[in-house]
Amino acid sequence: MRQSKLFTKTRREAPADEVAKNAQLLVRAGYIHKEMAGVYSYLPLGLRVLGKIENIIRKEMDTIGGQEIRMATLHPSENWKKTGGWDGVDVLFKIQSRTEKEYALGQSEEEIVTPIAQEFVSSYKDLPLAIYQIGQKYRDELRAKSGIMRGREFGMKDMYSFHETQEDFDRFYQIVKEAYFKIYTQCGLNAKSTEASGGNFSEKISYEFMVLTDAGEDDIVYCDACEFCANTEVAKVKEGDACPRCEKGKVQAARAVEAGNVFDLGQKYPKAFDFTYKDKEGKEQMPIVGCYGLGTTRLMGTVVEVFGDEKGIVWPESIAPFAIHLVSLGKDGDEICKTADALYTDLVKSGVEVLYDDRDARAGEKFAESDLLGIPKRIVVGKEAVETGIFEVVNRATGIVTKTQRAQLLS
RNA sequence: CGGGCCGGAGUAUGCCGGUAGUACACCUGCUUUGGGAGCAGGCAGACCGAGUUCAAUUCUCGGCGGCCCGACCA
Repeated sequence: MRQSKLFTKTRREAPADEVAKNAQLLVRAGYIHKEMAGVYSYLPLGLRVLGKIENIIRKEMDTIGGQEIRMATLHPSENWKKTGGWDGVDVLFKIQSRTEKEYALGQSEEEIVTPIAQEFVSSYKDLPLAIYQIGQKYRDELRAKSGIMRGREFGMKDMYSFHETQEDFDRFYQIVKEAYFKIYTQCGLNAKSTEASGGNFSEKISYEFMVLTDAGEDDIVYCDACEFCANTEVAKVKEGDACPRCEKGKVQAARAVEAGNVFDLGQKYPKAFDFTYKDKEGKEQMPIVGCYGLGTTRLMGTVVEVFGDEKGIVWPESIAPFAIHLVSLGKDGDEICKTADALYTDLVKSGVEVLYDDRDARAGEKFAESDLLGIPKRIVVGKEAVETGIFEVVNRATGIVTKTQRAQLLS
């Protein structure tokens, strides 16, 4: 896309009402627009990143057999009253119509997905089943904070699985866990899975996926030798202790962002909706239900927090809004412009996602903006490129410049 | 929800009980063109309400909004 047509602009200064690095950089670069505390709109560049993240998640969920649907976010209050969530979930947004009919805004979708599964599942042959969606969530947080890390409206992938037995849920949980790690890895993040309390949501243990960063709001301990990792809420060891699992490693402490979670919901929801199926003996049984959350917008914020530097955002290639930032230093249709135009056309033909800075602006301004936007590779078209056919390619993360022949850029 | 700080051009800020200043952005013109250019001209602003005062953007109170700490967190 031509940057001259991109309606968003970058800002030189960080907004005064944002302290969080993710919000400062994303707002400055024009990826998001703040509507109010904890609520942001996603602009063209931001939406492209979010879409990339969603597609990575979608592919992994599809691979493990998840079936994507789109559930309503405006929920009938009756469903929430059936499960006790209407009065029991404090973050639930409740709204009222003109005729005083009550609704809830989806903060999680068990109340919706359970009746949907119930409509179609009547036999053990229909299980196991995993249903997911990617969409908006609404939570009445007492305090929204940290930019897009903790909002009142945010994007989330939520999957729900239905099983005949606890063993089958445990089996599937391991599969989801592997898929989650693949997702984080593709986004360039190192995640650990922990055991944490299930809050008031579930009596059973839950699992959290944590990405280590000082921007996080959770404290965790982990072993430097094995996979042991736990939230300090439930951990019985402290930093410096011997690892309780392998007894060889030492326990480390760190701040982390919760980048996903899993809850073993047992039969709470099937009980609330009287959801049964027939087993092999023809007996009525209730399925075991698991839910798996993964915040898409929070993941985007986490990446900005982890990789962003003093110049701006640094996207991993996998979720960058564009693969290449083509920066022309020409003006008014001169030779540099013609060279850049031709390269842009050929790159697009080759299927490369290019943001083409075709604006008539000074080099310094263009480079500063390019750094802020964080696109992984920048191709600079200046006099040298016109005269020699050799282009300067700058790696945003490392700053390393490589001189590249035109033909190689297209391969 | 408890505590703290804050609220002014599009953005970011300085000063101030009396004419609201600056930078950037934006518009016009000229110059400039490899790290957020220069000159000249122009457009554009005090969250809402009450109180104190001759006079309030400034002080006081309330509301609304924002951020931070804490609590909370499917």
